[in-house]
Order: sequence, then C-alpha cells, then structure tokens
Amino acid sequence: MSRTGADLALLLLGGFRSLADAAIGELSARGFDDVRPVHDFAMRAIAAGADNASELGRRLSVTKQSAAKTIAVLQERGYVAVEADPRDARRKRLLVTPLGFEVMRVGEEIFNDLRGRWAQQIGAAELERMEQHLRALVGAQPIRFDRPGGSAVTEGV
Amino acid sequence: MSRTGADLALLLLGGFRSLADAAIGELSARGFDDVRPVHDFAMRAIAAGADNASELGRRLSVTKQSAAKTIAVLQERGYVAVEADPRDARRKRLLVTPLGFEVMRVGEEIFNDLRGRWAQQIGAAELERMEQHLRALVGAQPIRFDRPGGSAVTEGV
DNA sequence: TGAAGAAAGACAGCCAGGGTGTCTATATTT
DNA sequence: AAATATAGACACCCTGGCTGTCTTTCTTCA
Repeated sequence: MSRTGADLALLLLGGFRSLADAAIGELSARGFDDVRPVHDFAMRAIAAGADNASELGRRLSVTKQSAAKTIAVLQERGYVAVEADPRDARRKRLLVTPLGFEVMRVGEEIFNDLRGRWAQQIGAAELERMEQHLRALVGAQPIRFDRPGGSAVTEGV
Repeated sequence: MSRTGADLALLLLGGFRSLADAAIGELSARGFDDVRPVHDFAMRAIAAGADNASELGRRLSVTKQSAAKTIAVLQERGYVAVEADPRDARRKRLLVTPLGFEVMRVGEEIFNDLRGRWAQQIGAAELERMEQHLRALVGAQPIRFDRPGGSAVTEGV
C-alpha cells in the first residue's frame, strides 16, 4: 500500500502520537494534568544521572537554556527539586521528588498498558520485531549529540 | 530489549525524526530552506482538495485559525496562491503553485530515497510488514476529526 | 601562582506552531 | 424574512525550541 517515504514518516509520527496522546489523556485522568511527554523524559534523564541543566540539555539534545526552562516548570510543579552542589558552586543539583517518581511510575504503567494493547493487536512477536527494526534504523542514523539541532530522540510534540 | 511502552514511543518518534530531519536537511541543500514538514503535508492536503482554510484545518486536525496561519506563510513564500471563490464569497480558494508542486516533488524524491535506504538496511519485505502493522495500529486508534486535540496524523515536530 | 580558558547557568529576546474567544460577512434552511 | 451555520480575520496566550550576552566559578598550564 504505502509505497512512499512520506507515508512511512506519517505512520511513524501517527504511532507516536497515538501512544503519547493516550498516555497524556490517562495521566490527566489520574490527576496529573500538568505533565507532558517532555517532562517525563526529562525526569527520567535526571533520575538517570543528568543532575544539572547543561548535562540534561546534552542528554535531551537541546540547549542548556531550553533544558533550564523545562527544569523551571518541573520545579515549579514540584516534580523536581533544585539544590546547591557542595562540590561545585557553579552547579545546581537536580533531584526528582517523590511526586516526580510517582508520575514516572504511573506513566510507565500507562505506556506499558498501551504497548500491551498493541501486542494483542499484532502479536507480541511482531511487535518485538518491529521494535528491533526501529532500533536498528534509528540507531544507524548519525546523531550529533554535541549541538542542538541534532535529531536525537527528544520530544517536541 | 525494549520491553517498556515508553521505549516504543521513543523509537517511533526517533524514526519519524530521522526521516523528517534528513528530509529537511536535503531540502535545504537543494535550495528550499524555508520549508518544514508541516508545509509539505499542508500542500498535499490542499492539492488533494482541501481548498479552503476550514477544510484544511479539518484534514490536518488543527483549528481553522492554525490552518490559516500555515496558509499565510505558504502564500507569503509563494508555494500556495489564494483567490476568491466565485461560488461562495466567504471562501478563498487555495491553489498550490508550480513552485509548491516542485517542493512536493523534491520532497517525495527525498523521502523515497530515505525509505529505500531503510529498505536496504532491514529488507524491503520487513519494511512493508512494519508499515502494515503501523497502519493497523494507527488506524485502530480512535481519532476525533471534528475537533482539535484529536490525534490525527499531523505534524507538530 | 596567576592568568587564560572552559564550563554552568541566568537573562533577554526571537520564532514556529499550536491553542482560544470574539467578530463580520455570507450562505443556507426553515 | 428570520434564524442558524459557516468562512475567515483579528487579537492574544502558551509551549518548546532557539540565539546571544553576561557573571560566576572552576581548571589548567606556562
């Protein structure tokens, strides 16, 4: 059917949208009405060790200024705490708060539900296969992590 | 490997990004440095019959105001022309200009190249398979076309 | 050891692509 | 003819990016 590359791009985007929209809808329904995918990704990166704005920017492939903005809203909403770094006065250490971890936990649950539904529809083996291919294709793409504009997997939707 | 839904979402987004970024880069290299994926999609919708702002909005699942904005930049850059509709004075008829068609042609070429590269990497049959699954999954998603916020396949990245 | 360079982050301002609400003009329906 | 529906314009808001400039604080090296 789809024999054009543009169709393929739309399919991929559509897939992402389906998952992300459903997840956001679910999160709102469960009381987290001020979270967007980008916030979840940022918190995961912070929890995984990106504990300052510059590092977060690098991991998300955005500028440190953009990262700082994201951090600001995360902090304002209580998902992330900021404290001085005792070892380097230039840095401010980032911490995911319990509330933040709660959002991440719920988000994971929801995403897994959705993935489970997809697995039911096309079969778990097929889904695995698709994921493997995607990983190979996305991974094969040259990604510049050093500068903004590099197309790493961030959010933006 | 990836057993979580969040990973799947990221893979899909990454795939879209890979294609879209590469395509935009190529387009710039070929002299169209003021085009974004959303413009291409909008032109396709216009060429396919969405010849007024409200209809374009419906097809792209955005408000007519947003559609009007997109049309304005497309018009300003010479990719789309606007003229009065003789049959309905409320409407303004949209036309894709030759320059617009040229962008679409080049865009298609580029996307097809990229898809070809993917086909080489994982095999044409596998790519077809993946596309079929995606179509099934995205198609199965309930999409509300009547109002913005419905997660149809638009752009936004 | 002191000066140069690198890094973190703040601040100001810009842009695109979305959204809302309100308004006018024009059709359409009853 | 009146009521209703539709197209589009206008003004304004939000988010998530960007750039450039600046200060503060390390780090490194001559």
